[in-house]
Amino acid sequence: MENDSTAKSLKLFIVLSRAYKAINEHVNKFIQSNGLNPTEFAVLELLYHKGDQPLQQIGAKILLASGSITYVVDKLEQKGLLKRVACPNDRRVIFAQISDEGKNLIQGIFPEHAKRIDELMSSLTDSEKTEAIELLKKLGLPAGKF
Amino acid sequence: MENDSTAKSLKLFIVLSRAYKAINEHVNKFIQSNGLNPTEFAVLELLYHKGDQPLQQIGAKILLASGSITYVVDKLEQKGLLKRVACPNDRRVIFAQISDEGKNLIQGIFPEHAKRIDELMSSLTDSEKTEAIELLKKLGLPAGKF
DNA sequence: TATAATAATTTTGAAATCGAGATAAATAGA
DNA sequence: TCTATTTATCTCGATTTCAAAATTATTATA
Repeated sequence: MENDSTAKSLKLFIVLSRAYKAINEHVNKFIQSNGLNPTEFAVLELLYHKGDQPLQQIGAKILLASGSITYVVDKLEQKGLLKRVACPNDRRVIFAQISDEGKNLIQGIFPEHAKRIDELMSSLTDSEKTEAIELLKKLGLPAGKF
Repeated sequence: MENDSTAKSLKLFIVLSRAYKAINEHVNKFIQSNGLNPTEFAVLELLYHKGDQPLQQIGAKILLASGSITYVVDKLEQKGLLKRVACPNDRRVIFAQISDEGKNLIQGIFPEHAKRIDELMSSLTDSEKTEAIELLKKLGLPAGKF
């Protein structure tokens, strides 16, 4: 039998999972209604907001295995939403670069995406959101335990 | 350009996603080191803690499509960790019932699982966990917006 | 400069998931 | 009672993901 601290941590794990899944379910449906899957959207959004990225970095940032990056970048390239650009300094490296078409797509989707997330978060007041952000930030960087 | 409220909600969405993924990454590794994938573990744990469940209910509770339930229950049945039991009242319904072997497995894994989650949550104090639970509870039940 | 170690990407095969349709059983309504 | 609708499970094909191995390029070191 676990002690109180453990029981509380388990409870937190459960509500964290539920909250994440509840929000994500809606977010993903919206993304898919725009012809992208969540991974494709994550890649495009990263390129749109953070500029060209080596494939490797994309994998690191959105937590995707190298083989999966190849797959999703292929898909997006086939759709004309990004292109591969060779790195001039290091011939092992390939950058992904969002295309004009990709930019237009993200520009078209993102405002509504953001608005929906805001509505999905509307059960919290502004200051509760601030609290939640601070608490979740601490949880986001555990690592190095196992 | 989004307003402040939207920006804060987006920020919350990002830290929520990061926290969830950071915790889950470790939890899933531990589960997999015990020969189960996360979905299999979720099904077994549900049966262990909540008793026999119609396949339908399993799908509803762990958010899995009907075809996927058939697949994962097949896997667990093949491993001898659960069995299918016909419902006497309604011949459409099949219950999944954890086996003794399945119970032993969960009993063997769960305490360490709980302990690791507790350690992964150790960046929060006890009262911060309580706060986080209250805030995340509210986020977990949005629904009915889209 | 060779050689070995490291790094980035792609290939391959298997596993997990979904959605749509098929099947079988139960329920509601005429 | 018959028929239509709903419900539960399964089947099937396609998509997405991973992990391990292969390929190619770079860097470190002897």
